[in-house]
Amino acid sequence: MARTTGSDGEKTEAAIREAAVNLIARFGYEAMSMRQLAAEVGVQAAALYRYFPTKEDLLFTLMREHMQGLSQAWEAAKPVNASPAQRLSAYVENHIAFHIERRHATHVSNMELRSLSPERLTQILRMRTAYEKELRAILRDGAEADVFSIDDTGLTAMALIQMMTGVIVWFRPGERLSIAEVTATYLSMTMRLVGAASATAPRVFLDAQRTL
Amino acid sequence: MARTTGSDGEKTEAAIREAAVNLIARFGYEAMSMRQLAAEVGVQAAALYRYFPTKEDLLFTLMREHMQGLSQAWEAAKPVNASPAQRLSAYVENHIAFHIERRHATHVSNMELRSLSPERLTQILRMRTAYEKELRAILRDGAEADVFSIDDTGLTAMALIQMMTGVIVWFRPGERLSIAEVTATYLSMTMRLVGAASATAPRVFLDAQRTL
DNA sequence: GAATTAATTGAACGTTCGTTTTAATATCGT
DNA sequence: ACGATATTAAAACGAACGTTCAATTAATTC
Repeated sequence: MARTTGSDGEKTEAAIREAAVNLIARFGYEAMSMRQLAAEVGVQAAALYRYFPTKEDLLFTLMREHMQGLSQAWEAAKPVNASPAQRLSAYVENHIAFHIERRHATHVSNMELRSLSPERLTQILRMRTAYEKELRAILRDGAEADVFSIDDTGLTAMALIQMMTGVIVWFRPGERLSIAEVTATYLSMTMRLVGAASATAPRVFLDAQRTL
Repeated sequence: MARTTGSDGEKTEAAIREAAVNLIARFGYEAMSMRQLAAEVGVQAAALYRYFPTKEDLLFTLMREHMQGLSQAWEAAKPVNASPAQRLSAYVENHIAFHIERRHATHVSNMELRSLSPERLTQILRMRTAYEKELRAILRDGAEADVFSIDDTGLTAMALIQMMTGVIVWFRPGERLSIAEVTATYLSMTMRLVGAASATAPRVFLDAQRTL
């Protein structure tokens, strides 16, 4: 046999990407074989090489487009002429929404970095650093304006990102909490963590109420 | 050839464990071959099978003992008859110290869970859940005693653990910050995040000072 | 409807994998 | 000194790996 009826290059490539993200997220890049991926797509292994010259090219493509998507999502959500607290809120909301929506792709981008060649690893890390730099800038602005109280900007940024990205480890859609509830809780935790005035004030206010 | 001069089973096993942790942390479990591990130890691949019947047995042993070590460290550090804030401080300090000290083993235990058989995965996850339960209990006690203000105990526990464990991703000994500095910063971030009175009070105090 | 292009198959390549087997040598108890 | 045992080497196993190639058929173009 050869070409199958109804076969379409674009559809096949999209199917390969989707299946690859799911399989790599579930089993890991090294553990996923090209034959397993082909079976998931419903195609022979050799057909994969029409779209991706090597297995690593496939991984790199998935990662690069995921990082580009994250950057673009933030550029679209990023508020202009806003206070540090508003910008931080937007960053947290965008980050959590994006990562929950693309849990599997995030898993791949975070866990399989070591399977990239040095040059490609550098390229992905550069994109990640640029994205994290945005958060550090927000924290720095807030600290300089005295609306945040932060010990160490770089360390706080890393802690926040680890905390937020961590939702993909345990969050499952349709369980106890909705995305909105999770986001709201993480937002208030973030604001308290950076010592934002809008977060500590209500707490003091509530304490005062409670002691009355 | 066969047995080499100076060969000693206990030393060889210890060398295998150490080399395995380092190689798996660096390249991943699937990517590390038994021949590569044997070369690192300075032994033939077949010799490994005297100590670990399969590759997965080796992984499982490393993980199980890491989790046991974490539980034991906490049992030793756990304060008795202490306030929720003190207990939380002890938990954070122990967690960070343990994870920085055993970065590679933590990496293995966190990243290679999917390479375990279902039964063994369950076993490791059970140990992890038991450890995390300790944190949830502290948060609950603090919330009930009104010394913490927490929206969701389970969610806050997950956020804190992700945040704290995240240090192993970027922390390198001997760089900008010492372990003590990192721990102190994470401690203050934790206290603010849970709305501990001892953390918010100084901040309000500092604000008052600054506006004078 | 013939010629060309696009898409896929099926078989095969050499390599590496985890693991097993057999044999040889060092160490230890007696 | 010697037999028992622990420890390793060396070679080999079948299976699976990523990848290549020629053949074949569907879709498109002229």
